[in-house]
Amino acid sequence: MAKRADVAKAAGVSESTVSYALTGARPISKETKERILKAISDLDYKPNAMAQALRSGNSKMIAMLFGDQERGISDGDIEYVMAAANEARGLGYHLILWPVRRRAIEDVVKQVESGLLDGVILMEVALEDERVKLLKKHKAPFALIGRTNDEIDTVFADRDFEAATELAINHLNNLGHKNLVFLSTSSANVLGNIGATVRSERAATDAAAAFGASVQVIHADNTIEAGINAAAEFFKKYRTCTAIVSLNAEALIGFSRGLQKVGLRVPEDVSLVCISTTTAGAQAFDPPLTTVTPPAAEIGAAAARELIRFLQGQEDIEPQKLFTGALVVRESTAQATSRKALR
Amino acid sequence: MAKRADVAKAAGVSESTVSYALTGARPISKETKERILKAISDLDYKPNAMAQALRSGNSKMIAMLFGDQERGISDGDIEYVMAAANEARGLGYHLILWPVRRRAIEDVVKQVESGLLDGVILMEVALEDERVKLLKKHKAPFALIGRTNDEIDTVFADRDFEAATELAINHLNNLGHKNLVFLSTSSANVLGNIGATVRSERAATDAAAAFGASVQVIHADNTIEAGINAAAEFFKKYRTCTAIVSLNAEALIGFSRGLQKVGLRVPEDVSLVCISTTTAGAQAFDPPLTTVTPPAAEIGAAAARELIRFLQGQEDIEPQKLFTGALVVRESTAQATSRKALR
DNA sequence: GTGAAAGCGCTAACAA
DNA sequence: TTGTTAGCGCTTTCAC
Repeated sequence: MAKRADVAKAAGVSESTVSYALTGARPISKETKERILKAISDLDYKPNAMAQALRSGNSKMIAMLFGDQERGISDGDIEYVMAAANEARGLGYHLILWPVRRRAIEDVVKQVESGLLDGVILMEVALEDERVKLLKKHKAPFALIGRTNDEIDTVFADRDFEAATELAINHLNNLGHKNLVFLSTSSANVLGNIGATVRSERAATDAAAAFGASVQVIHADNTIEAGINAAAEFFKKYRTCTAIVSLNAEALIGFSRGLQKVGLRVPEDVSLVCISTTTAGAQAFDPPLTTVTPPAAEIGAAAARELIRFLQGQEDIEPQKLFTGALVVRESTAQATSRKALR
Repeated sequence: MAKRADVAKAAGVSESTVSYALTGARPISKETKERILKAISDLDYKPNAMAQALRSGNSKMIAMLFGDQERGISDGDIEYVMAAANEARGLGYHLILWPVRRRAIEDVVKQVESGLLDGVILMEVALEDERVKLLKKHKAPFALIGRTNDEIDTVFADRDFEAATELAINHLNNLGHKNLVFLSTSSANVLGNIGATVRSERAATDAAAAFGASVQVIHADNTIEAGINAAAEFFKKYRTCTAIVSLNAEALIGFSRGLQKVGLRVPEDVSLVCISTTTAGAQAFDPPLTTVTPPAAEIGAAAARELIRFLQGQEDIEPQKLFTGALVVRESTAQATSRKALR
């Protein structure tokens, strides 16, 4: 590989002049610049990324952290990741995928200190998250997808759960549903309280109250099995409810199957809205699912962008961004009717 | 950050001795070593990754390439990626996610030449793939997930489509199905012929012939819409067929919906097997789908592992590996019956 | 068993 | 407008 010195010699200038011609950090005469550019293309010169990184102290690498054990990676995650990777590339950075158990966050701090990583993006953030505390303590730059309870001084991109939940409940309210069930994640979660669960649950209660409706909460793990059981619980305890808002997609698949078992039809007897599934998942649902789909790509991109801006010391960063996502009405919601009358 | 020189001073040895103590590349007396290790831990010393990369010429980074336009990223992809990332981490390497259009493969070659990347992993490989040719030409180390027609000298991990398809067809044969339809990807694909399509289609024909069964091929894009149309085509042209083997998951969802429209039930009237869907997708299907699920994690891990071994110049690499995946019988397949008799 | 020193390729402070 | 040079932190050859 040709290097700076080769280019300099070929162009008849000094090494530093080549550098300056490349960065534009100081004025270079037109002719000199042209000679340099010609030499570069003649020699097919490519700057050495590692030398630049060593010299500048910036690797231009950021890592996206994934718990590889506690919870499986879900379908929707790829959207966050790809969007972040894309955004990073566009800004001249590289996104490394880092599978790391929660306990092993020290490894990552170490890589930041060793100069391999300029910063990290964290997902699945708990309201009280040890990892965030450790990163702060070690002054490792980071951005969150999600947020902790303590939002001060933190760069994050998250969902506006209040707004998303309200969109769903407003839609149901317009269809005349007054007795709702919110299908939430099991709170006895290994991860501690993930913001999504806590915030959306609270938002559901608030939004319903605002519309003069009632909400019952059912907790279930995000599995088909748990969803089926949740439907049984629903049938036993909350028969008068006519609509479900679900935080989770897998559980809702089970729930729908459970409803079928007890002879309830969607949407004739029960309306279903999901606030966290991919568009593909919604379309594959039977019947196609009314959703407020998380704008995963926007969130992933924002996290990467704001982290990188922060790393570059830019002034105009918007460190804390919330995204709602749009209501898409498909076939799982319908006008509320009296179930008794129908059967 | 403490550096080598600081450690050396604290331990009262030379810088090189610290290096050798760390690598074990030459004998160090026990006492010296202990002093060095103590100094390292006292100073909380972390070797600088970029300096090591510059000096050694290896960045320990590999990139996984993703087309960001032509085809959406599908649910299953995350499994390949995570497995590769995990494997790479375990071997001391880092996996960068690289969204890149097919035409922009030069960018990647450039990054290899600039020392940023030690090698790359390619997905969605076409039988005649320009990218592979370019990488070979520039001597950029790579591994494929999938394979080209020309398998010589290439490191790849791929599916054994012949074996997978045979598992599916054998299962149907055991259930008495003799007239089959193979639901394949549309051959008029922008990407050129992806190996999966060509190989599995051919394998289906061969396997059926071996069992004395017949196979009709229907081509459809991997979308719900296309699947619905495919079901209409099926109903019109291939009514006597009693079982479907599908290459794609999304299309099969549509197909199943299309069957419902014309009054055909799964599995009573038609049996369904899919050879490429995730376990989650299979379980979410209604009825739960009999599958030969691709061992995505094994394939992703193998690609990363063999690439890294190749980079390390190891002798015992297994450059070409095929994985079948296991047949999992769920509820979408049943004994063949005469449909006429049932209706 | 240990040390000195050159140099990987680049950048930026200093000098002209 | 351009050149000289020190040095980022590490590895490894050569020397003792």
